[in-house]
Amino acid sequence: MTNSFDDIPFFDEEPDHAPRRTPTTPPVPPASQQSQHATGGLGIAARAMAARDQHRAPDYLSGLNPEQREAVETVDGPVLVLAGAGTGKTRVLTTRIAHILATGRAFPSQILAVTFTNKAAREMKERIGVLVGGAVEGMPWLGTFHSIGVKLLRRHAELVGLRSDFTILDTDDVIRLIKQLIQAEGLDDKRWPARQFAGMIDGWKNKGLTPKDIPEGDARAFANGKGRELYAAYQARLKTLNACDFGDLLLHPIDLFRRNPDVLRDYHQKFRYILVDEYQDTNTAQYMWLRLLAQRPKDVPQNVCCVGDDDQSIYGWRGAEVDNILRFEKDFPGAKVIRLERNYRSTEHILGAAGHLIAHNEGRLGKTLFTERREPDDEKVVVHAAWDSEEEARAVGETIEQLQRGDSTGKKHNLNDMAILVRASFQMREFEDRFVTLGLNYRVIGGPRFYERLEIRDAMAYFRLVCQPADDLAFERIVNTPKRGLGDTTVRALHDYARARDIPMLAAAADIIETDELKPKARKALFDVIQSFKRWSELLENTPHTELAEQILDESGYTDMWKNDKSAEGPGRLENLKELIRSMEAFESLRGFLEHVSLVMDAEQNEDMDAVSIMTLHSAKGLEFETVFLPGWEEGLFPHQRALDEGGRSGLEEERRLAYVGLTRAKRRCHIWFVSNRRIHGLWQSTMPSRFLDELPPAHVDVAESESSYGGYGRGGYGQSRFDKADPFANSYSTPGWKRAQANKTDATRDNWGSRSGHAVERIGYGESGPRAKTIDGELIAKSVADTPSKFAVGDRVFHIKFGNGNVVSVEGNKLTINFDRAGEKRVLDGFVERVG
DNA sequence: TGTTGTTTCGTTTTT
DNA sequence: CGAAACAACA
Repeated sequence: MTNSFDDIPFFDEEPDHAPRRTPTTPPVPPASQQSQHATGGLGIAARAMAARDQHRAPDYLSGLNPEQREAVETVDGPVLVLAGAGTGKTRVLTTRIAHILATGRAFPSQILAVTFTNKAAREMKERIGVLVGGAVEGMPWLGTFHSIGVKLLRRHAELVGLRSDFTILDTDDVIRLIKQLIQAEGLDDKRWPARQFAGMIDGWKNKGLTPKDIPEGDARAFANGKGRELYAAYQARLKTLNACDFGDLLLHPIDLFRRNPDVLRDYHQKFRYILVDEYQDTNTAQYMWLRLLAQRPKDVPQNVCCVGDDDQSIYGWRGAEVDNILRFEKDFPGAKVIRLERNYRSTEHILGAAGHLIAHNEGRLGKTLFTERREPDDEKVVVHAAWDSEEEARAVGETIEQLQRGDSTGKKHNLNDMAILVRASFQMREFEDRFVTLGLNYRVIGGPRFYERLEIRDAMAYFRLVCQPADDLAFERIVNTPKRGLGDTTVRALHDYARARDIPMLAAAADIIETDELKPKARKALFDVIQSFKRWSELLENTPHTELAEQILDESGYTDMWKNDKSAEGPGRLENLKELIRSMEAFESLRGFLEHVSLVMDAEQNEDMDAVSIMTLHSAKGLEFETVFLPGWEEGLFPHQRALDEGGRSGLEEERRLAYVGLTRAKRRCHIWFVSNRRIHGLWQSTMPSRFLDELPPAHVDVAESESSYGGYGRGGYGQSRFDKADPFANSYSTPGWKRAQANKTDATRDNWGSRSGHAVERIGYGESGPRAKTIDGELIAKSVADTPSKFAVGDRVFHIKFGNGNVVSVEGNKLTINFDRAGEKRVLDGFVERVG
């Protein structure tokens, strides 16, 4: 992907009419872009059209099922493809593009195809390449919302008040910038954290709101009512910096289209076909962007195809609007809706479990996945109980080792085929610990990413400043890295001077060293920095960029800084810097590389090792594994308490969709776990099995016999579910769990389940307000006595419902340390214990 | 300026 | 409880 902006011609890539159905001279991409693929040197469209010219049905259509084929061939008019998990969504999308090209309906550059992640875009390019034989250099408008936004803005920057070489800021830059603004405003940056405000701005931008549009309440909620002013000041600052944040990459194009109907009209003509992947994840801004492009005047066809699955919408918390997909038919009257329900991934049991679970959600478009694959050894979904998370990890580790050695049929399983999907990342640690002691290979997906590392960001700041001397944020980042004696006071002086004159800081520095403003030492140091940058920017045009990059890092003393670093990280960081330089080789210029990095903040994982994957449920979306482990299915963790508190009913439904996503990742085997005790924020808490367990269909689920220490103690009449019994499904509909579910239903109609006014769900153990009954789903479970004197004293003999009998060792408010006869010393809430004897 | 103590906070994450 | 971010200090 070479996205350097200076080589993008404006509307001159192809004639602005559709290609003729029987072209005499097929368009051929420039020689430099032709692939080395065996199929030879013809362009994609040419190859695709060649395929069409043969009189049988084209190869790419064979092997599609009827629904898929319909989704591929219905190219004219608006289409919504509801593609369930594992139904061949990507295949439809890519084949559809191949079909459009093959039938000569459009040139590659006349197709707008939008994805959410770079990974998805990459995969689509590859797969289209396979279909039409060769790399897809000819599809310039296949990419993420953001990368396409950048492309639009580079072309039309001046129409939204930017220069076309604008910088894209990452979250780190944004936070530092906001912090400066908050301080400049004379506000306390402890009371008003920049991070939080950055989050608010992000939220507003997701909704397409500019400073004048934000609700009064929001504006007042931050910085003593200065929220709106601060937001406006931030935007103004971005403008003077000639910079965009991620949100702007969506908002500016919207602004551009609204204010320049002629430009919009050009794009209407240009994009003959529009495709959108993961439509359920679009936020309001993306939706507005898309509508501007897709809703055409009557005389231009609306060939828009959105693909998504409302049941897999799990990003509501970051602004995604499921409504967008639910509303498609209204937005595009006459839209054809095609359902893909034939699943090629999972066993009947897994689909049955997932389908039954998700059926508990309301407001779905409604799909039922089915499979024709049925094998005698298909395993049901298995639910396991464990005493605590340590045992959970131990048991999962054992199961993995068993599979590795060979399952009941003697088949040996690869670790690569197994994944542990957790709700929250803190759960990962226990598994990592366990796997380390077992010597089991694992890989964590989704941790801190390559380009987010300190040394990479520093290096990038150097490169940015060389390419873009006005990049003040980059300047401030590295001016004193490595240490040059240019501390706060110097930087502050530079900053003030630059702001007063409205010039970049690097220029300000050049001015200021001519004066006696600074102490000689600082002046000398600054002089050296300026000289260096001057030198580097002169080399920019004629030196190979990897060479220049190395030179910059060496001459600035940055590599030496890490060589002299005595901490354990030093060598690793140097290695990362080398890796950074290596990855630059694939690009034509430093500029091109910077553009890539600002948008594509991911790096590939090493796939060659056989290892169990550990990741969150969110990052598992789109993946599949032979065997999936789903630990932590407990109330409060999954569904997460906070989702319930803040999202109410819809929050619960999103959690349920997350469970659905988890289940549908599994191809053959799915093991769910819950524990009865979990340490949360250092405190032991008794936990209840997740309500989602009660929502699984008995017919497709087995409950594992208590395999170890679980189950010794009774559950004391509350917190029960059918999973407490050896045979929980014996009479499913009279168990406490089911009754509780019934109770919920009546609750739900009564208080609308979690409106802000308060509902029956509260967190245990955070009682700051007075003593009151803490309940989950209306059942009494504990009393918090945070600010009443504890009724326990050191030495008391007490009984805990999970840990049994013990002696109180110490008392701190409502927290007790108890030495249990069996479980040893634990910290517990006093609501869970009672005095005995 | 590097070290040490103190405070705060605790879900999910892409661009 | 434990990590991370920050403030105070030598």
